[in-house]
Amino acid sequence: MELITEGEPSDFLHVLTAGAVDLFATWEGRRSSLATVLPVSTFILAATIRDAPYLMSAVTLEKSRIVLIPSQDVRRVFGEDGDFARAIVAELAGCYRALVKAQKNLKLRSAQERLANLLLRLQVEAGGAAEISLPFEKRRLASLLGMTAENLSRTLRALRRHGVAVDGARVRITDRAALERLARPSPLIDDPLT
Amino acid sequence: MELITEGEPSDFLHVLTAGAVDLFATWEGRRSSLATVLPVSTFILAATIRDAPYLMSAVTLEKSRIVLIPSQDVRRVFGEDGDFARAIVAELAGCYRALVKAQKNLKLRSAQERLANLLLRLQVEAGGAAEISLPFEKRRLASLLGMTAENLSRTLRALRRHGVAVDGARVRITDRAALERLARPSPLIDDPLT
DNA sequence: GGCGTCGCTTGACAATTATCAACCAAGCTC
DNA sequence: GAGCTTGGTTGATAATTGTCAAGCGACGCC
Repeated sequence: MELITEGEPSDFLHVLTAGAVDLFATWEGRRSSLATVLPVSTFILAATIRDAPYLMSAVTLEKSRIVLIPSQDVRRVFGEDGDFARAIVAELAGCYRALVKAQKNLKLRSAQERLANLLLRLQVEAGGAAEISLPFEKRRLASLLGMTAENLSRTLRALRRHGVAVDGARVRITDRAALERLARPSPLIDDPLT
Repeated sequence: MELITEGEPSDFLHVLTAGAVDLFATWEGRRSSLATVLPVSTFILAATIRDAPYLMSAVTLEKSRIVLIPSQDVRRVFGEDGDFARAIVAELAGCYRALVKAQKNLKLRSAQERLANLLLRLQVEAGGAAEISLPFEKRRLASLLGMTAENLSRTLRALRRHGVAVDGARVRITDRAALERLARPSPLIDDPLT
């Protein structure tokens, strides 16, 4: 379900309380996913604050519950309530840092390295289980990683030489050390998916 | 001159009042410029707010004047002064939006398209003059655009077929319509350089 | 069951981009 | 002026990534 479309004025701050949302952007017929929003989290906070048009579009990925707060109210309460202001600015700074990491990931690493690092992170998130399952549709995953679905498919197979066994959406990390040798994860780039 | 290095704790908010600063990141021997800071502007604001390590390094590009404000003070005054808080959050939201645009630029466009759009923007910034000069070293420009210096050099020549004449750092846009046909600029992606 | 649709994979191929080495021109230093 | 250094360009080549088309298997629907 389409929630917002890039270019529209930002009338409401959105808060996701249940479900999942894909943030994406388009240009000249191309489309790229920029982030996945999971509860509880706001989105398009920056547009709300600056009273500027949305830069991204948003669709729900599943049945979701979303709270809409009029942007004017957000800006008004920001001036009245110091704790609210602090919460807003902390959230925004966190989003900013996540984006810087994404930018570094994209500009400094190859597609294979990005994928390898994602798998390592997924494993951490899964509590270290050897077998994990990809959290979303591969097409979307590819877009988030900045590659095509075909390239993801091939790259996933190529990681077999680096301690990864793939079967559909199920992935087994058979040799974490080998994968880390390829991925070279860094806390200054790799982010919790949140 | 090296101002900050990624990974270090963020003790000071930096404010550039004169000169120019390059923000870049490194990983495994690779290096990529993420932004150029021009006066008057803050940098590493998000790290200051979250009291988290720097994600980027910063070097001066020329003789510069930089004001350092202890991060604790920034966080304290944020709670005491509503106008200050509003200014901070507006600045941060602006940086965030600039970064989203950069991300879209990188993920949705080819190197040639990114370069073409940059030239168009430079011309606007130069008040529409037919002849403009590239604002920084080509090597850094290439890095900002997410490509190698060699690729920039070749792509610049390739733009001759699209209304661009190049002579070293001087660029003449001879056919803006043709260049726009290739570049397809969009206010939802292309940003003032600030 | 038969038949679409959909997501994913694979193959063949092309475009894009990077790498490496050589070279050039300008600006310095001695 | 000779020799360095530096930033930029060019050529040859390779690696990476994308495109297009076909095929496969699972699923839902009639």
